Amino acid sequence: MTTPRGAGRPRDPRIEQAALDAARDLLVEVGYQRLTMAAVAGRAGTTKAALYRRWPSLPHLVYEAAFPDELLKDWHLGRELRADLLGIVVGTRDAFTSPVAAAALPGLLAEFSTHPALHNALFSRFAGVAEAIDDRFRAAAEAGEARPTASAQDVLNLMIGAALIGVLVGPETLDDAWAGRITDILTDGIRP
Amino acid sequence: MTTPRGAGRPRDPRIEQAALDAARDLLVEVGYQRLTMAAVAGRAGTTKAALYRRWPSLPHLVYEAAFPDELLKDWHLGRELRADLLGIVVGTRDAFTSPVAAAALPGLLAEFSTHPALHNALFSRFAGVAEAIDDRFRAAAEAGEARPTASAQDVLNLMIGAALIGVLVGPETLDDAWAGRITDILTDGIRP
DNA sequence: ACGATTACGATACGGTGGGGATCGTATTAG
DNA sequence: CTAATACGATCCCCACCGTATCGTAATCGT
Repeated sequence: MTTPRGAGRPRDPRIEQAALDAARDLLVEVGYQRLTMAAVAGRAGTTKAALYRRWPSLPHLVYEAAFPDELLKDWHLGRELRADLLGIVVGTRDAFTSPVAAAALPGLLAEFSTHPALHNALFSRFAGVAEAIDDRFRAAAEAGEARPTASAQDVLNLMIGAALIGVLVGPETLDDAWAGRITDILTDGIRP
Repeated sequence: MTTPRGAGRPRDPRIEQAALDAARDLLVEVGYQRLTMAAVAGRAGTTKAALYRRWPSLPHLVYEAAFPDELLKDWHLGRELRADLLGIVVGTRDAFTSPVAAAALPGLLAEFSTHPALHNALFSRFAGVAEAIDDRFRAAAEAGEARPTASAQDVLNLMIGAALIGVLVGPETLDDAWAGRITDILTDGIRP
């Protein structure tokens, strides 16, 4: 899928990187709405044809530019429930409030309706997270820190949703105090 | 603003209604992305010019079609905190999961970046709601049912965000059990 | 060394849609 | 009767997407 095959001229790897960089720059400069394939190609020093050879459409390119694989990096679950939740809240906030992600998110969400593949790509990342949190909740339930019915999916949706609304309303509201308040509500909200 | 003035041929009021109805129909049938001004005009039995006379752009028309003023209708705050929160959760869910709203929401959110007026229009509706809930929280705090720092804005953002994510992931997950679980978390989350 | 295959830049094209303009006609206030 | 505005119909301009073409360049298998 990533490597085409053995014959023919190989793709110039610098083009892929230049295109992603150009997309990130333009996202911040002009926003998602005014982002065009030709503009990305122009800034990347190549042409549309080379981009369509790599991504099926502009939203796919933007998705890869705004949400690279390393974004949801390793975070560690520990022994204190509130600290674990705070870490996830802060991580989600940081991922959503980066200039590139904040510029790309609303537009990408709109494309999800017509590009199910993108939809799945973004949400499947949180699937593993949900599983880990579910395990953590089970442990917390045994320790008497959480009710047994606590659902990682519900908590995740609340958390991601609040961060998303925050980005739409104004990213400046998503400071550390915000993360603390949200974490407080969620932590107490799943107590037995 | 709504009434033009005294001179000249008055606008045909049936056109405004027909356009909103046509936009609602087309939103459900083809989705936001494939919705065009010409298609709305065609189905409404008029032309683009008549529509641009009434709305400055397609997103404005869609916004008015998907979120009419009566949508956030009167709900009543009572004496039981959880019941009040459940009412707001259910009301928000119902507003977001209507076929028209679910089809329009993602696209509209994307336009908010470029149309601040739309942005303010939607969120200003919740401003009054936030105020009412803040009063309710203060009363709950005095009754010992809520911590004094409970913020209506935080709770609203969590709630709206969760409903929004639900619409994006799959509206079928937003059943009454979902509303109950979310309400449980929020209710316990603001307890003293 | 050589043909097959694929990528490259440059350029062009068809199709679609937004937003506005024009024109002749219709409807209202004063 | 006149000024002002709305109407349907039509036309244009412009931007963009997605694809195609063409000559050239790079890399494979043999």
